[in-house]
Amino acid sequence: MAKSQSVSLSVIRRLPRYYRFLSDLKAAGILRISSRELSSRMGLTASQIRQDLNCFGGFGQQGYGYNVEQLHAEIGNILGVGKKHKTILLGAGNLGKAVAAHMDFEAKGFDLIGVFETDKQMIGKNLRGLKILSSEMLVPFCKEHQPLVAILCIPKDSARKASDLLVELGIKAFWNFTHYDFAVSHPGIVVENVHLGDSLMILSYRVNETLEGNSTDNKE
Amino acid sequence: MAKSQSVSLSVIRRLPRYYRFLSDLKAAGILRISSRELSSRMGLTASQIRQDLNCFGGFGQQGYGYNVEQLHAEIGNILGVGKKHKTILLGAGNLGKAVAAHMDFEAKGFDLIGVFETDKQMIGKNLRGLKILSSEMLVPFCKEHQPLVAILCIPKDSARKASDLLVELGIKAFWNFTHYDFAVSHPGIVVENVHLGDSLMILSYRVNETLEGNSTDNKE
DNA sequence: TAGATTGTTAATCGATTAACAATC
DNA sequence: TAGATTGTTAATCGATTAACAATC
Repeated sequence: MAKSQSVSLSVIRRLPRYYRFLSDLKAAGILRISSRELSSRMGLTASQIRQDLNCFGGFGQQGYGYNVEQLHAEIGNILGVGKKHKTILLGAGNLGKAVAAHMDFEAKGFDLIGVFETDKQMIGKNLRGLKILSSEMLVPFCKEHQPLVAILCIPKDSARKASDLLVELGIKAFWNFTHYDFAVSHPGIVVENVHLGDSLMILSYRVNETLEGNSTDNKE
Repeated sequence: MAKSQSVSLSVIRRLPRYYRFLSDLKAAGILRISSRELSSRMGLTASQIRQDLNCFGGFGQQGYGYNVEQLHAEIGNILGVGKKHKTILLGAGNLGKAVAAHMDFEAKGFDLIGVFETDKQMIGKNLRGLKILSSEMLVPFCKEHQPLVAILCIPKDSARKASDLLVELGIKAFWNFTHYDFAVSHPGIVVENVHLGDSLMILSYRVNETLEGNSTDNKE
């Protein structure tokens, strides 16, 4: 099971996009695809696609290309879409609510089992079939259910305080929507950041660059 | 005003994080900082910080370091936080509502002037001080107000259809929360993608990798 | 002035692209 | 078999790190 060598994050970050394109191809009834054809659809080089896939094994066949359904399944497997990691959400404000209601956790390897909020107004309300719990229930809940993943949709300072506690309680991974910066503080813990504000500022820079006319192309 | 040479996207993507750290330093009353000190706080190399900043000019002073307030202002300026680009939001579902309510557009160079939704239930309701408009109003609204940026929080197929129309109407940049893939289709248009689903799948991969024990460290 | 720290050039490292032999 | 397309090695390109002279 152990991969011979750790695959670079650059490659990993492209996998979900491959997975989406293959879903679409599958839905369109396309059975096979060459790296060349896929590359032109995705705006990548065929070389890169073959390099990326060969980090995980030879899924293609010379002279034929890749079987769409099989490759889709393989990448899903690599990404762990079949897992059911117990997950809790901290914060049922605008963002927390949207994430909980919007995201297909089951299709991505997660199982949302608890939502916690400090605002008394929200406690007891229903979110995605879960009763929102008081954050006072966090410790007993984690001791009982042993969640592995925590989604942070709380203010920065709360995140700072909560993170150490959560790690003590056995949380191994964070989906972090806050501005709290884990950076160096928790080795061995996985942190995937979603910094919406940063993303918007990057857009700002790029718009301005384009408007000023000294743009080259639109890269992404 | 024109930069001598286009700055790489890798550098641009780090700027908002510098900006946040400098905000914090400023708030903490710290007046000056060396690249070495900043690097240890941010988990980068001092070399990288100096390289990054020197893409835009020499903001530091030999023997002293960087003036926190000045550098903060410079980076804010580079990112265009003082701009007020007219922006519209398509989709006032869970995600659209959360983004509209949550994001500090004014602090990031944008001015949200219109929200559009197809669901009759939502039309007329208030969101961030704006009355939600029927998507039938999109064309006349754009003709009158000439927005520059569109935020897409609508289904994939709607995004595909809307994007061409929006470009025709003069939209030059998209903040894209959908799975619609602009990739090659609209040259000269800026697209900043926020793929929450992809981010969650990357977390999935990394959790599994860590749990299987063949992890190295937590990189990010 | 001496010490500190930048700005910048050179060296290294990693990621992407190109090329081609292997093979279906 | 001949044609197509992979898997994989080699070449290129870009980004990061190291080093150090310039200078406050």
